[in-house]
Amino acid sequence: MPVTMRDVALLAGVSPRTVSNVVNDFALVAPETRARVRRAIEELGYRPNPMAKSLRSGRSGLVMLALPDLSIAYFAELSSLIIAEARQRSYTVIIEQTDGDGVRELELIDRDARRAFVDGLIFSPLALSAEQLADASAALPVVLLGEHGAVGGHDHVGIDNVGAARAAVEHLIGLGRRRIAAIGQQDAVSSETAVLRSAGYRAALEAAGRPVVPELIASVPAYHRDDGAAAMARLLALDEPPDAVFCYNDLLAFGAMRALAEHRLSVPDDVAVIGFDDSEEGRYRSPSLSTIAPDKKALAFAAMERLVGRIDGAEGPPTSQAVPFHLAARESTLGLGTGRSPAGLTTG
Amino acid sequence: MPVTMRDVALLAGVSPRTVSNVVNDFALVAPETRARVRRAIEELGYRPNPMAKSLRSGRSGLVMLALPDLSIAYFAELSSLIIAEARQRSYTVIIEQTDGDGVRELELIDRDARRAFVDGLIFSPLALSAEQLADASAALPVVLLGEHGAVGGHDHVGIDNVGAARAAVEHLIGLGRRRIAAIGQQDAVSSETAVLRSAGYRAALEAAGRPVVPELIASVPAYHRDDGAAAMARLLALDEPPDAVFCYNDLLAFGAMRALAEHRLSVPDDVAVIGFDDSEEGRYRSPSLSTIAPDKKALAFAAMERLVGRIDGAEGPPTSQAVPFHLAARESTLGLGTGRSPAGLTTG
DNA sequence: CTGAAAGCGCTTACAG
DNA sequence: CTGAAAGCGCTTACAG
Repeated sequence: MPVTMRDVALLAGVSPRTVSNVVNDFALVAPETRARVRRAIEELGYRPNPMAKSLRSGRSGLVMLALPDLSIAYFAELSSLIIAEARQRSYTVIIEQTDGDGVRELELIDRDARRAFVDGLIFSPLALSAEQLADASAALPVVLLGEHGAVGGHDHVGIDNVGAARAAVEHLIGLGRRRIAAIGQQDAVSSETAVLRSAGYRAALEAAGRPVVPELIASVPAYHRDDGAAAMARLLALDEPPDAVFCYNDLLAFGAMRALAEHRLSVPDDVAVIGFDDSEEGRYRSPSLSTIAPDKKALAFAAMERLVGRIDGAEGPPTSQAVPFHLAARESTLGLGTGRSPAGLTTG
Repeated sequence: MPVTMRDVALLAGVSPRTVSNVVNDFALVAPETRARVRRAIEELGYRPNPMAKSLRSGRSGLVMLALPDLSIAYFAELSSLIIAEARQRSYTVIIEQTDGDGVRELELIDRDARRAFVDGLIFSPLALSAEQLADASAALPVVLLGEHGAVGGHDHVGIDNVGAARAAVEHLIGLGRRRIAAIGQQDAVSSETAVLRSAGYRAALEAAGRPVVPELIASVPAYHRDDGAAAMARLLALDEPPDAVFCYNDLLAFGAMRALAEHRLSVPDDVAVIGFDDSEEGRYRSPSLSTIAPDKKALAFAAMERLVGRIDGAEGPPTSQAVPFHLAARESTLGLGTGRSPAGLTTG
């Protein structure tokens, strides 16, 4: 039998009301009464039952974070920051993985989230279209992460994807690269990420008066390392292979770099590579990976800030907030021995 | 006002008892009654309140996973598998990060876990000693992950650390390496990982009749990439630098490889490198990283199996289960162009 | 096969 | 400053 508030009340000779007041640091409790209650709590080893508290208060202090796959470094790093941020605010985080499966994503947003008694949901959709997201009303506060805007009445936090992609490609153009490929287009699935980053890629080329060459845009079924490697291999088999490649995420870039190494090609001498996400892995490769670095900490902060605001009853129309990003230019575009190494060692 | 079971009962003209029976697929409910209740549920859009259910049943369906840091690939990959495994069993996972902070670890095990109304805890301690773990009785089922055995009455799942470390070093010896260094010793903090892997390192050398050279054992404050890079730099500054290095995890190895690259040294020609964990990152580097590969899926399965068993009331003394591991020999020890590439491309 | 009733362990207007 | 009482929304012996 667990010790209940009633037991404490009995021992301390007060009502449960007073025990509750002491436990929650409420109101004015007479110092002497407080001390007596404290002693009773201590003596009995009383622990409040959080479920009863949640049932009564209607708050669980839990938020759900739904994302494609935790084994992808970008999501792992983001989750780490969101959990830390949640902790600051006395929230606890449940993580669910969707594997980028649309059916699962729908289930999550309009069934599981309710079921798991969470107070709110931070959701990074992959397969769902804006329309589907708009239809899925979750009946609880939702903050969308990623490429969609504030659709379906949900708040949104992300970065300027088109602008970031454009910056990446302009970096390659600025380095004098002539045939700039892109890896990350998605044909089979609807992918907002692919659409926006391709738009940025095209915008950069067009602004520079360069042609957009369809054969240089490599499609991938997903955004994993092996997809990047396979796509790079295809690009290298072209009559005129590229001398630079913009990968829509870091994993694709790692795969591409691996494929280049297997072809005995040098990065960046033969092919410059730039990624997107700034996962820590890229900073410690040789060559280190140039990439678009979203401010993940700002992302985590903004998402929790918005979500907690809504949980606490904030009114107003859905907002879409863009956090900053910057271009991290490293060896995979600039060349070896560029500046200080990420390891903090001076380069030989 | 949320729709309650009572509302459904009223509309369907039955008692809450019957609604509960229908919702939970219980007992024998007359087909006709069932249909009527179903219709009422549909019409009102009724959703059971999980908190009330949990309060009543004493089960939340939540398990907590406490680990040092989700942004470390090994923990992210393991978490991903544990979440998937939990989902199979209709459990949901809360993740807490300890940052390897002993105080936080203690808090978690004997306070937060209770507070978060979880049914059980999977805990990967970093700073706590066996004694501290033994003292911290969590009052809820706990499965320990990692290097400690089944201490403090908790079940345990892990791999044979000494054997695995020994296998790694024997691999290097078998390749004819003469001066084999180790990176991962910990002087400042008590680290069971360091103790066990150092023991395996020594055992392998002694079994081969080799001396254990203290200056070749590099200590690190933590197990991150930069620690590995700094330690490698120190080893390279020795009068007689090593021709091989066993790193106690993959991150240290990545840092070491980065430092070697900055010193214009070749892996494995100048220095062979082997890690521990088999994170996916290592398979796509060039050279790819040789490493000890614990069977993470088996780890996730065994941990959940044990935990759910205890939650369901399994009796018996605490168990300590070792899951298999294998040595993944790749380019960082064998040399480039070894066998099939991890990217599935034939090496040129 | 189904109902009336108690109770899981809290919180919180309502009194005083 | 504190008590008596109702109630959060379920589940579950106890009856019938």
